[in-house]
Amino acid sequence: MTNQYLFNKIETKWQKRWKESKIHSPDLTKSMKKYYALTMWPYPSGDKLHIGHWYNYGPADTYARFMKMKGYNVFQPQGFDAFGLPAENYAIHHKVHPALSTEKNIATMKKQLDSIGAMYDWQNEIRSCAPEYYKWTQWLFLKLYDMGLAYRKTAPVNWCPSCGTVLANEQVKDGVCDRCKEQVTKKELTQWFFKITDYAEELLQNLDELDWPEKTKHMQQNWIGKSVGANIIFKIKEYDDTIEVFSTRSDTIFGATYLVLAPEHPLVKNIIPSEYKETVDSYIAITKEKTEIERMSLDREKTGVFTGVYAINPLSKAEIPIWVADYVVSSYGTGAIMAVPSGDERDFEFANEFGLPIIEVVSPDGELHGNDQCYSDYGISVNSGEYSGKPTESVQKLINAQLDELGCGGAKIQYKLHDWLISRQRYWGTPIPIIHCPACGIVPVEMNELPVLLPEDIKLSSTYGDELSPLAASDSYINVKCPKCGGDAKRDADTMDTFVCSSWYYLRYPNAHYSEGPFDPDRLKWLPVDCYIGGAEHATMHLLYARFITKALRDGGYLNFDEPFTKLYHQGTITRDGTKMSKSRGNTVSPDEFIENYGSDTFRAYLMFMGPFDEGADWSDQGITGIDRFLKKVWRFCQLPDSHNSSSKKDLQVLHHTIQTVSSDLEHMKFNTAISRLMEFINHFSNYEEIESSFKLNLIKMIAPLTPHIAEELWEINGGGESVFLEAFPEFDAALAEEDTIAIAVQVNGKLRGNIEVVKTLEKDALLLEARKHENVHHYLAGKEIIKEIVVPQRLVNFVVK
RNA sequence: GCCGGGAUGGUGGAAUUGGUAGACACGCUGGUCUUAGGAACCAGUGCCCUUGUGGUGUGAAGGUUCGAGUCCUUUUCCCGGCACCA
Repeated sequence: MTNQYLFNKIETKWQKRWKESKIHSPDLTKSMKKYYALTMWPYPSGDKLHIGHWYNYGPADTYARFMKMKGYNVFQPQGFDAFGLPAENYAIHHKVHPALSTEKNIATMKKQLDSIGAMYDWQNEIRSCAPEYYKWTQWLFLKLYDMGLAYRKTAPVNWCPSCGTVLANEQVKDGVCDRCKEQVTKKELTQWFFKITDYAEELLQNLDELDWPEKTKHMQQNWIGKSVGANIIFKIKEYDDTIEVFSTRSDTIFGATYLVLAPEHPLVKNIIPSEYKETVDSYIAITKEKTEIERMSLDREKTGVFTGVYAINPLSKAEIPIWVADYVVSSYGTGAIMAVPSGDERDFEFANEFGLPIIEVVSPDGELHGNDQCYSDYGISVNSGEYSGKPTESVQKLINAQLDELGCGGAKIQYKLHDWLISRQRYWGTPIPIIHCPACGIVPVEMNELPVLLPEDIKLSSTYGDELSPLAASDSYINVKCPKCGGDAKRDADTMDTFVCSSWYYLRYPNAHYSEGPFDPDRLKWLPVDCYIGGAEHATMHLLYARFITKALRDGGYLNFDEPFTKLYHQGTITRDGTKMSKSRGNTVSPDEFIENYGSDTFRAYLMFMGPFDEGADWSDQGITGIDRFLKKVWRFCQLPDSHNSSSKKDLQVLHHTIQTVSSDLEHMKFNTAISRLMEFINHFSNYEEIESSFKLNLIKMIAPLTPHIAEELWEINGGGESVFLEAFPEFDAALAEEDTIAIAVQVNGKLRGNIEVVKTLEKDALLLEARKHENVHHYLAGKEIIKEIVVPQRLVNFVVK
């Protein structure tokens, strides 16, 4: 054999050819049989491509290439989520301007992305930090502002001291910053929000129709957190103020024996009588010092103090004490509850702790059971005035109606979802296109003035750590004339959360350099994205934001579809020794070393072979030799001299069966088993010295999506055309794929006692006869009475004997 | 605490959805070729034993069935998400 598999030479050769021939740039003016395959864009923070990138992009490309060979017009773009904190921190650390370090990092990353051998259409590359892109992110902001979906409010927000910026709810996990793991504190700030809550119901409803992992849908469902109940307004005795609470169990209102306000509730400041002030203030001071973690820990005892004030139950007119306790959180509902100790475990515990009254209002059977236990299910109302004796579900409806009539509340739906806080007190992001004028207030920048460019004269890191944004320090940037009155005004000093950049980027790819608008209306026929692949960690962030922005733009008249990503897939995680790879653990695996030794085809195929794509697998250094051997066998097989004898029936059967299983596996992204099937194929022919040419060509087409470089080279060597990716994926012939004879298992009492080889068409009776003839089976049947004979066509025979 | 997902050889993982458990690989053992091999090829490899087409075996214990990795009940552990959500 003269011809050796020199992966290095082959891979550079084909990467160059693909680039030159622009084979990966489809004609986007035509959308017949379009297939928009997208992966989540990478974040050029300064690291090399790590194994996680490869595990996302390699298999995703295999799928895209498979779809192309299935006859689709595939568009697979790539770009860079280049704005953001890590990029800015990287720049500060290396003492360069983020624009420069980002550009350098992107250049490195692009080279590495090329080594994957993916069919990226670099003609339509996007960088979120490019003015030609962020101009339209600003456009998006202004459109949302026009639609009343972007607004400013003062609220206690999450502040990360280490990042020096506020964070959205979604970016705080267990009380710490999702990025840097620093404790997040609360700050009262005036910030921009996007009104995602307007879409809570639709975001929830549409989940049903999406071809997404159930897990992800569940997470979004929980995050949106819909609960159906009622709001109830309590008057405060001797005050004009009222307290509004939300309850899912308004039917238990007669059992409300006290109200609880969260320590952060605004009324706490106003209504406390002087003799109670000291106690309440010191309690609030203590709770403030507790961290989120401490407040969330479950086993801790309930604490609280009485305010000295009473509220009046709108239905029973009972006077009930108002307490302050930190088991009520300010961020949900109204930050206040009516406590019904007989029907809620938490209230029950609190009432017992502080000797508050308990009134039984729900009974499972209509009888009274006393107050020494809590019953939280539905049942029959008791001790509830005119409602007593009725089923609680109907009581709830009646009470909601009555509350409404009395002007004291009524039926209400409450969501956990909060509006999206998008202001960031950092430099490296899209400037918010708003001017604050002392005379005119908030004035949006005119559309034709966009983009509002990021200033370059910035002293980075100088102002970080307090709430003043770096942009505020740039005089040339911050000081402007008001577009309305011409007077002195200031620009908004904040930039937008990077998730705003990624909430719409998929709309721009089909015409990435379009200058007339954010997206070419004509190219929208490429939308929505047919298949989106990326990490599951974005379930309640990016993936929720993108859905919201799509719906908002639809309502603005810019889009005619409801959902951005028709089908979603998450790659799993590659672990090392059972744990996540991380630099701090020192258990990372660098792809480069393996690509150098084995080539990128081998590397990406190995990643796919390790385990199911959505589950990931544990990395092993030596496992890759299996793929290495396989590709060498493929290479050798494709160098075999052509045979001119017609192939055996068995060979044809193996070929067609392989086509059948590999097609179906690739279709379902079961890359690991697809590779196994191809290994079986190659093993079948391991000792052949010549082979009919069509076998080679079919094999090459089948491995092409998985290992594109070697496939192209072998295709060329075997006299194929310009590129194997212009070919169709092989079709199988069902008749040829089946074997004539099959092995039937013969069991006696469910235990395997033999195998028989029979023709497929054999009738049941003949089959039983054959089975009985089997020597070992015969032995087990001897002297026994056959009670039952079970025949599973083409599988097994089971004799039940006594 | 609640909601998801999972547990199969020494290792990664297969299993037509109730029908021969362990495909395909890695590793290991033995062999062939070789000056050599971290190359290639061949054979073997769940466990146990009395080596028989013997017993046993899919986290554990029960159950349904002719037949269970797959269905049901109980239970242990692991991973992900949410968490005093009223």
